Amino acid sequence: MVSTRPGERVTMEHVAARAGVSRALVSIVFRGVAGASEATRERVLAAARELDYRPDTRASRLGSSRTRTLGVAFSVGHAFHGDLLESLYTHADGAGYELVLSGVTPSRSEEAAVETLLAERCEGIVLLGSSQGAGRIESLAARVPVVSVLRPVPGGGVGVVRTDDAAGLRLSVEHLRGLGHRRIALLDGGRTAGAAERRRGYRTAMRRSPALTEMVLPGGVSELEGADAARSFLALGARGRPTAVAAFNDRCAIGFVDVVRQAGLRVPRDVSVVGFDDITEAGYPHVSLTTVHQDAERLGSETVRTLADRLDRGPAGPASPPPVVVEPVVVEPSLVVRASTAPPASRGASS
Amino acid sequence: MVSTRPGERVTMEHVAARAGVSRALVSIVFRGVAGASEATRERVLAAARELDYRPDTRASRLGSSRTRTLGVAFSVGHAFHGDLLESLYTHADGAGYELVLSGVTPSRSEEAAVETLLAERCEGIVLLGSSQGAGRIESLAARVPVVSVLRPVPGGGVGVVRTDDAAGLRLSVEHLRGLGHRRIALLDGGRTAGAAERRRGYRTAMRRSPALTEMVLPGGVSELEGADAARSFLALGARGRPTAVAAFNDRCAIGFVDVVRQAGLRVPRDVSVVGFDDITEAGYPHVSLTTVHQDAERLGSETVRTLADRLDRGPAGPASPPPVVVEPVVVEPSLVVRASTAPPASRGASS
DNA sequence: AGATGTGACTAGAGCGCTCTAGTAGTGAGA
DNA sequence: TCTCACTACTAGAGCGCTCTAGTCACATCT
Repeated sequence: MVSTRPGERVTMEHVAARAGVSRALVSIVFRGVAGASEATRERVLAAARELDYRPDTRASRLGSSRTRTLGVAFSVGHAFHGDLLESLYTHADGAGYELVLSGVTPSRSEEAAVETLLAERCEGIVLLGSSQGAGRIESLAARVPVVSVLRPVPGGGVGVVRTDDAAGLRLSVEHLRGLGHRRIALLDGGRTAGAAERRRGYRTAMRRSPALTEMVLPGGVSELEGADAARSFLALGARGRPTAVAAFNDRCAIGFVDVVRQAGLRVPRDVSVVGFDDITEAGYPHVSLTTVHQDAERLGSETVRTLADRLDRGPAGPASPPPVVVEPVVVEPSLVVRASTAPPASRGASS
Repeated sequence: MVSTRPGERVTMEHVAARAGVSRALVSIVFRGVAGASEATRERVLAAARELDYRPDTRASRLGSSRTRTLGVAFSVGHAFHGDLLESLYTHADGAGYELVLSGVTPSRSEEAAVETLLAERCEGIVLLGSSQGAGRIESLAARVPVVSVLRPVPGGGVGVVRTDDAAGLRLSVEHLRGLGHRRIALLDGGRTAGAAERRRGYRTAMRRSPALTEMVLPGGVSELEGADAARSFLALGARGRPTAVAAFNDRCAIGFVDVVRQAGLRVPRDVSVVGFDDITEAGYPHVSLTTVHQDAERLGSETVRTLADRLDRGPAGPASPPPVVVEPVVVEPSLVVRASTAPPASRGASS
């Protein structure tokens, strides 16, 4: 007889005893596989409910050959990573996987985060906006399937799911050109993931039309760098300034707009600004930033699909798997037009 | 003989064989406990390194009577939760615990998040800014030690670690009164965790001095609500407006400032604004928001201390533990004075 | 010499599940 | 009546660790 004194942990054994069946049957019921009659199934679930039993995930993962978990290394407090996680949770669930999160903070490196995911024996690993060197990511990918989200890794050994950054900036530039702008500056993102691609997209779009004048303002990832860039923009003087700015991301754009407005200029009358990402804030009425929308939902679903395809296919057994080359998945961005862009004011005209 | 063909998972057994010792000894070395000579310890670690072995956390937690894990339910993408997580990671590590994260998203409820933490058999649970009813939190706390961070839960059954919200708003009001303001409005937080306390602090501080005029602007948690509040503020007309605003939080304050500036008013000349939280953005030069600093570092350390004290004390055995009543831990906030506050302009004077 | 420690190490029984192989029991087909 | 297939269920051997209860060799004290 199995006792169930309060305070003692309740296991499958207890549920089995209470329902009058074997442990194995309880396992069958909780895994939701065939092999139990409807009546028994309900009797087991009732017993479990009465005992407030829930299966121990540590034990079930240990017992089974598959852990069916995907590890995610993400930056805590990063708004867009939050959007991605939401999507990852949904689609992992749909594909029958669980997510194990590992946070990256200023004092907890991405390497450390990945280390705990490996120790949990996650079957696949998702890196959100990784800042590790390509070499490190590749050697990780040699051990376990990896998808790098937002951050391209060349070579094909690493799964990549990202937005078409270059296309995004082309959208920005074309929108501004369509409004009549000629002097369009890039508010650059420096060395951040995706920044090089966006720079390339900007250049390509600008060179398509000989009437356009290129100009790059050093920027960065946050409002802070956007604000700094605004100060150099202002220092150019009214005649030297571009009439429009295509920013590396929304936060940077928002910082830029803030400072420019504080200096007495008006957006979009005096300068048009386009962001990138479409973070929640960009849609607030008082911000109303025209921006390039990154599809977090889609990025998440493609990430899970890539990993699940690979994991569910191969037996993943001792037979050395063929050197898999994964095609990068590129998600098309779209332009969301709001109130931060307008045709350029004719020089000298006011109001 | 234990083979180590590539592709096969490497276990303690393999490391033991390679180092020429027993499994138990490898376990001793990896747990860092006494019982192995220095020479053997190094031999084992070398063998592990060569095999790229890392202990399986699922198995070690299963094998040991303690899991030494703390579960954290947090909102993904929430900046201040990010700061708290950073601190929690650091202090949990220091106390010998590991963190298991479970994200709350619009489509993944806090209840679901907690459910997975229980299934992982976390020894203690941390809720960041919980939005569950007090009843649910209490019944959870009856099962496992719980600390609710930022969100007070009366009764003493649930551990609470929070900022002294009332004191924070008193700091705001006193700072503004000291600058000479008399008409000080509260930019309210509605039903959010902590909002009621802050409202109370505001009222207390205002009533201390008969010269002060109370005024409450309905607000909320984000820039959006701050912006809305700014519009009702502007609608009051120049003579009816308060000269200063104490906001429920920084994001709300930032939205307020944005709209007020776009309407042509100047901050702090026309209206002083104080925030709450001291999020990173508040410190950016172009924002430079005077605010009440919440000590994320301290909130995190107290949370871990509360839980670790309780877990490391009791044998947690079948002997029913005494009904523990936990004193709430209240962390004092501090005022950070920046450039969004100044003495009120004398009516009618323009600078 | 014998008793007594002590440090280094091992055997082996769990931990709470999963999952393969196998045992009833039932009804249908020959 | 005897297969045969099929459903409902169980026994029991893992999964990769932890941890108690040892064993063994060697030094220390009387």
